[in-house]
This record gives sequence, C-alpha cells and structure tokens, in this order.
Amino acid sequence: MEEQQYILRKPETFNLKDIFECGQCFRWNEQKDGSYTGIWKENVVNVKKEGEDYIFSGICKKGNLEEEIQKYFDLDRNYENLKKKLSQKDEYMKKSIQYGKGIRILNQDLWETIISFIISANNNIPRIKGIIERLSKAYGKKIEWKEKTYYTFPTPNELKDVTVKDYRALGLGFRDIRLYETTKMILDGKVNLKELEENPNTMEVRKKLLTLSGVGPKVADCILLFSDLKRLEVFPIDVWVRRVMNDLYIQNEDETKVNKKQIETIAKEKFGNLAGLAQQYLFYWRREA
DNA sequence: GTCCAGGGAATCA
DNA sequence: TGATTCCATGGA
Repeated sequence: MEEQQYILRKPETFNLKDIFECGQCFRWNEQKDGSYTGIWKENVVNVKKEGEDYIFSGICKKGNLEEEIQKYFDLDRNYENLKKKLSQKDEYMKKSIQYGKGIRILNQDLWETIISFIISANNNIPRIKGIIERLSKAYGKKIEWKEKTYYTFPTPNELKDVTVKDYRALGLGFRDIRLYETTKMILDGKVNLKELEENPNTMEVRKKLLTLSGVGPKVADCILLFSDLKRLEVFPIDVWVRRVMNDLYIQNEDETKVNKKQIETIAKEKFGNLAGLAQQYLFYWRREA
C-alpha cells in the first residue's frame, strides 16, 4: 500500500490540539514530535505542523487522500466568518473562541459517531478512547503503516455476531446492551443510515436517532453535530456545557438543578443556527481551563 | 472509601 | 412532562 502525502498551506483556522482535543473525536493521538496520528474510515494518517503548513502523510485505502482530508476536516467551510459572527454575541463567546480558535468540526462517519457517543454516556474521555480502541482491535480491519498496526472502526456487519457478553468483556459496562441493540436495529434496517444522511430535516433525523438504544437527547445532538450530518444548529448539553452555561448566563446556586430547556432557550436566542459551534468553543474552554 | 465522567432508561408522581 | 434512581468501570 502506497503512502500518500498532502500539504495544507497556511490554513487560517486550523490547530491540531484544538481540533483533536476539543472532545469531538476519540481516535487521534499526539506523537512524541507533537504531530497527531489517527484513523478514520480506512485512512491512517499523521498530521504534522511545519511552519505555517500542515503535512498529512499516511495510508488511504479507498480514494484520494486530499479529497478525504478536504471532507473530513471540513475544509470547504469558512470558519473565519463563523467565528466573526459568534464573537459579536458577547464577551464570553469572544473569549472562548480566542481560546479554541483553531477548532474545526470534523465530518466523522455517521455509524462510528453513533457508537462512539453511545459509549460516551456517563463516561470519561480517556476511558471512551480505550474502549473504542479495544472494540476496533477486536472487530475492525488491520492496517499496517510504518511498522505499526492500526485497526479500522468495525462496521455494523463486522459486529453482527458479537454478543452482549463480548461487549462487557471489552469494558463497556452497562452500555453493552445498548451497542448490541443499536447494531441490530441498523442491521435489520429499522434505522437506515443512508436515509438519515439524505434527509435535510434535522428534527426528523433527530427523532429517528432517538429510537436507537442508548441514544438520548445529548447523544443525538452530538451525532448530529460531529458526524457528517453536520448540523451546526444543535446544542448538546452535557455536565460541562451545563456548568459553563450556568456560570455565564444563569447563575443558579445548584448547577445540577438547572433546567435543560432553559439552557436550550438561551443557546438558541444567543447563538441561533451556530449554537453547536458555540457549544464546542464553550465546552473546550471550560473543560481545559 | 468517595466522587466523577461529553447520559439513558426505567420508574413513579 | 418532570424528577429520581440505577446502571459498570477506572482514575483521582
């Protein structure tokens, strides 16, 4: 398998740490030299900053590396304009955008995003990453590159004979049955991923996602935002987002008692159809700082 | 030992 | 509809 290379020259909005550690993805890891190596679809790629350019190199099993990168890293979208719009909302937004100014929202595979965020429920990011790696190693396809072995995220079909017990053995905990049931629903065609990708109606897609086992409001919104469905208007609310929204705009004494609808209303009024992007700046800012 | 993590589902009012 | 409780697991 031939290694391919692509150089992204002086991108305006692009920072490796911001993109890979803002909580949207789980399969990119920092290397000793500060570059990141990750895997998506059947691509194993390393990205390294070189001056103001970014060098992508790796294995691209299907298609062309440049095209895969264009799509995955959302390079056709003008983030400078979006950041400018959001920065005008208030000083908090301005500050959080300044902190995470290199964020781009990836276009991740829908199926992988569904399973990954089912695993994310009441879980922490290091452990989520570990579970996804073990799942991929057990059931994905092997790809060798530079004397290291990588594993693709298993397809629905590759999981068709996996039992609840098998999942439990990977450390999934109470999420085992949810993975099992959701995989079954998709294999049985009760939820058709292609139809979801072709449906422009966000609320219809959301409603369908909510029928999947382990997919509630927060996970559904993460799927809508972080997968190639790419709905920038949804606003996933987890403990961190609730925390930061309460601190900034609500100031309830007990943040755990803040009404979700109140947060949603504020988000919609303030950030409109860019609420999801705003959410990501706020999440990253609050969680890191 | 206790608390917490990118919550969801079941249960009960 | 809305609030409570339980659910595995591993690290701090």
